[in-house]
Amino acid sequence: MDSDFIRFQKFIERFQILNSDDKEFLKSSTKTITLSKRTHYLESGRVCNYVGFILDGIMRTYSIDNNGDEITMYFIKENQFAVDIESFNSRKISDINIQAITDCKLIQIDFNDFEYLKNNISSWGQITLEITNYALLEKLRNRSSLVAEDAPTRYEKFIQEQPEIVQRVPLIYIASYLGITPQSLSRIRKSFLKKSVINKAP
Amino acid sequence: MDSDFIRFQKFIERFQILNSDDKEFLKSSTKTITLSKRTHYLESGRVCNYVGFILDGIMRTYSIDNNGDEITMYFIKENQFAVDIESFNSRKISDINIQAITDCKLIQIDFNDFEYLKNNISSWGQITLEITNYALLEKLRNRSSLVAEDAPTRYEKFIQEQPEIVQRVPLIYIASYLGITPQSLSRIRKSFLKKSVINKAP
DNA sequence: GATATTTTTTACCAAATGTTAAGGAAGTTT
DNA sequence: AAACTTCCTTAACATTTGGTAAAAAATATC
Repeated sequence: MDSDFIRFQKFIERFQILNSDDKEFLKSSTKTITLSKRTHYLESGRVCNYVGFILDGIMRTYSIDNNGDEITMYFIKENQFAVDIESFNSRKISDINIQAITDCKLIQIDFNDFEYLKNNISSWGQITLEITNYALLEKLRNRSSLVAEDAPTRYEKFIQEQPEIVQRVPLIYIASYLGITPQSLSRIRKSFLKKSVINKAP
Repeated sequence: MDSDFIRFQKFIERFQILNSDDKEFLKSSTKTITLSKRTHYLESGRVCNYVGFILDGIMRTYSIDNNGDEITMYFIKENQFAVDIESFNSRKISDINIQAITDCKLIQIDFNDFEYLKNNISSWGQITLEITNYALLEKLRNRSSLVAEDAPTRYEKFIQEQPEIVQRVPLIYIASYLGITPQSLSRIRKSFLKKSVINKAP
């Protein structure tokens, strides 16, 4: 659909204005795809060949630790990118997984088209660098503040910083992001509930 | 000293070649400074007005949590940058602190000179973006892998990923980075010692 | 609508980590 | 050299979190 591309274009233009030829060209290089809940967009062990711009839905990136447990690294949602930048740029196999948590709609550019864009849109390199930067800063900001707190504080901060995610994502993934078991998170939520009941009492 | 600048220049040229005018210009915009152990390079509540390139020494960035405790976000060492990018770019006050852990020597550019460089070296924007990107990816990679593990595993991974830091930084800062108390870290180190003794027995 | 599947909650016990307190080693300053 | 910081370790006890198991609740699938 045309409006899909327009949303993507608007995002891009926050960083740099493209001329109409560039826009046409960019448009012809993208396609819209859908992913249903719980399916994978990227699996570790493969090279990341696509950049996906999320139009609708929430995804997560996760890796597998030495015990075989999944570790959710971060959540991505509308107007963010689904890609393993390091694998995409270096052409090496990825060690992360990207999975749709809800049904998702993405705009996608594959690696070859992306190279073509680099060579044919003079500001493309600059645009993508700025976008990458922006995304990395966002992720780092969210992450660093979490490590050293205890679990209830991590959860509280997460609610403040990413309230939308809490509403839209199953708790098991949030627990995995916070580095605790779903059982622990359930316990923490229960104790929060009690507190808020006490606070709201007359 | 001249060799100070040359080390900085070599780092820069990994990203983009500068012509000799640009180099001269860059050189005239930098100065070398020293910081003694435990002094602050940036304090929260102030705008970050400098970019420092570390020639010698190790620094850390930390923030203060709601309990008033320090949380070490990451360590930076030789060939890395001491700067709060967000504050430097946006000119807003910073909420992080940057502190020398060992005695440090830095090459420094102030904000005005940096703007001047942007306007007078055509590739400067590109260079700084690439450097920022590189640094952010490194930090994010180190961080995400730590959150969900238990403390002994976090310490083990830290030793593998940043062995130099372990040698050169007091344990209290490492504990703060790993999100545990110095007492816990001491306990963990002790149990590691026992293990390695057992493993090395005939 | 009945049946799977996924997600959330509860409970009990074990293990890990924090808290508090204190002492000693190593390095700095006076 | 003495006094002062800073850093590291140890210990006892309290608290938090994990592991295991199971059931209830919510969703998805047929």
